[in-house]
Amino acid sequence: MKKKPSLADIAKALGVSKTLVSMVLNGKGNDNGINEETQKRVWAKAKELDYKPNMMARSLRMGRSHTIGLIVADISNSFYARMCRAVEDAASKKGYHVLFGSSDENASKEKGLIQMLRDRQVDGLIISTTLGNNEDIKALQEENFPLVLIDRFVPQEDTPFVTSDNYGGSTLVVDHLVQQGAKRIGQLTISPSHLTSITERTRGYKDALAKNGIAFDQALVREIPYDNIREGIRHKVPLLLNPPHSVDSLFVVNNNLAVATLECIQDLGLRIPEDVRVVCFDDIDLFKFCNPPITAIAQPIERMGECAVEVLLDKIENGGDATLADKVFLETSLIVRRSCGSKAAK
Amino acid sequence: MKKKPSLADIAKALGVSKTLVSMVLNGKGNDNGINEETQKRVWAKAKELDYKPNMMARSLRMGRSHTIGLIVADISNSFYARMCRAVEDAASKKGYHVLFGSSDENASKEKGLIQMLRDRQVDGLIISTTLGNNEDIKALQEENFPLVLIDRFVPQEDTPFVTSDNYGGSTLVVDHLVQQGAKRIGQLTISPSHLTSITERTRGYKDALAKNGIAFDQALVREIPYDNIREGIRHKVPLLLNPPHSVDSLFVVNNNLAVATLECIQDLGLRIPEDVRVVCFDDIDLFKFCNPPITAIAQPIERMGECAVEVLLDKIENGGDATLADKVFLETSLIVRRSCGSKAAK
DNA sequence: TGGAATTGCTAAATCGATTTAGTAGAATTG
DNA sequence: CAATTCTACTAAATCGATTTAGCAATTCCA
Repeated sequence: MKKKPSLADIAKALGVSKTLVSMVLNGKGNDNGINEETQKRVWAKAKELDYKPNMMARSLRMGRSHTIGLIVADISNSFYARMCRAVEDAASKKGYHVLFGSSDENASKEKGLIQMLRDRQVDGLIISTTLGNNEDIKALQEENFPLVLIDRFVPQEDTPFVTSDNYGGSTLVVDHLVQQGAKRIGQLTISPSHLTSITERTRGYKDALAKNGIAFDQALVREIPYDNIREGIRHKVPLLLNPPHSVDSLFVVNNNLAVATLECIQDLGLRIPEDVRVVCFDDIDLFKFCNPPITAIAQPIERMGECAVEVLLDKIENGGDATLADKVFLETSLIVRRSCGSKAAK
Repeated sequence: MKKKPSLADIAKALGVSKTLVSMVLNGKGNDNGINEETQKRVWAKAKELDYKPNMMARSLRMGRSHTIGLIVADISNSFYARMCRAVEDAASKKGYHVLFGSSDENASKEKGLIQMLRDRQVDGLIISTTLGNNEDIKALQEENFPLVLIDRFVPQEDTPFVTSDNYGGSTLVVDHLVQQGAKRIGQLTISPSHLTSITERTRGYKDALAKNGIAFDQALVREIPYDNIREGIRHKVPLLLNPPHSVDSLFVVNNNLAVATLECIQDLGLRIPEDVRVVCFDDIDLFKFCNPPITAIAQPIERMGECAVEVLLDKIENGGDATLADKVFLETSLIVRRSCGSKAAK
């Protein structure tokens, strides 16, 4: 593995200084009154040697890495995978790279990732945090380190964020279920449940129930642990479906939960929507081929990633003078299919 | 955003040299005969100032970044998303970070990513390449730059790779279809089709047909362009289903294609498996809830990511003395469900 | 013709670490 | 007691870029 050419190599080959070479290659040749002829020679030699600047050196000197860090809660979840892609697309359009990590909903892994990404001098961070009102987020905040939360925010802190309108989406769900004749609507939520993506969905559920004249019953809300979804569902779904609760509808707050719920309902030999209606917060391609197709809330993931990058870069590049709104809620939409009994659905 | 403490700050505060501080913090204090007492003072001060080494500086000096680059063909595809997670998991266990990018099956984007990741001094690359017998791969190879291809390899070059046994998986598919009574088996492949992940699936299909005494018919193989799957499927699936070809089974070579195919079959008002059997190469959670559940080949993605990391780190850390096998085929398995008509399936 | 301005370029400092080569002073040895 | 060895530590070079300060030679102007 031979050594890559450096500025010094070009300079030596041409008998000029590193300064000159650096200026020319950074397009500052004219500003600094470098002879056209010399500039051409520099470019030619750079091409000849296939010179590529060493980003480590550059970042070290400039104190900027043109890299942002992205910490998602679970990269193997299609929701976050799409988010990664959206963030990467948006960032690369602006000339930034993305260092990513997956916290797997684990607070200490997330802390570790924050630390590691900062060690690598990322210019800013986008995090779908699993931490609550955490000191680590607060610390970044106080240090004025560029940070944008995505998907979930920390209500206690004044931290920039970009998220779906989880509250609004949930009211759409409940309204639709009620329209389809639902009377007893259960909710399956996931822990860690202090996350706003979840609390807002629960809040929307409660408020919409009230609006529709249905009394909220805490017993109809069940929380499934993130790291043991299958078992949790297998245990708790029957509790909701059987007397005394006998729910006629299930509002499932995320896609992994939904997959397990479908499996469970199938195993119980029940039919959707005849025996129980099902809606999921999060749309997946395959929902439309399920038996029956599953009604879901679609989140504007691509827009979310894009928007988070915009807000973050605004902070990175303009510091205190950042102008973009940095608390963003994006609209969701209800995709009506047959799992709630709608006749109109395809 | 206040400046972070450097080695020099600790040294100055303690009235010792940077050298000493560096040695102590790298655990080489004893080797270099640094006084226990002094070592304690250094550690204490480092903690007090919350010192974190600057990785840029360290990498610049050491010529190693402890970061690997991962280029996947499409991060929004769950197959590659899981691969990302697997690679990140394995890498972080070994103390490496992952810089990732998505080439979106676009050769020039892939070249760009290779360039950019190298600019960032990654220690090695894992690529699910979209390039064929490409000069860029060859160049890396010749330079002896640590590189492992994943999912797809370049047969013309002697490049390390880790992939599923695509050939073997395809024979499982065809054998199963024939067992279920298939006589005319169509194949839906995807372009770019020169990739080994695809060519091997086609080769397996052909050989297995022959083994089962069925004549291969090129007209039953249709290639769908990656960037326009929906249209491609909508146009070509009817051609296979209608006379004169009238296939009774479809072997779909990847998950995105499968989703579109299901959609198309649904729109045509046909039933699976009565009107046409369907198998997909790649398993997705939701296949088991489809109507009917879809038979698929499951690939050992996690093992694949893990293995690629092992092989790559072996090369990075041991250079020419790397000992691990660096051409790896991993076994796949057929998950039998009802889309091929099996009675035994759940 | 002498001072100022312009043109074209360079030396050296800097970022923050690691690493090589070496030194002062105490302890040990012959 | 002089020579040697240890102990505990340091100065300076280095990685590869950017940036500041400034210099030499030419041209311009009065």
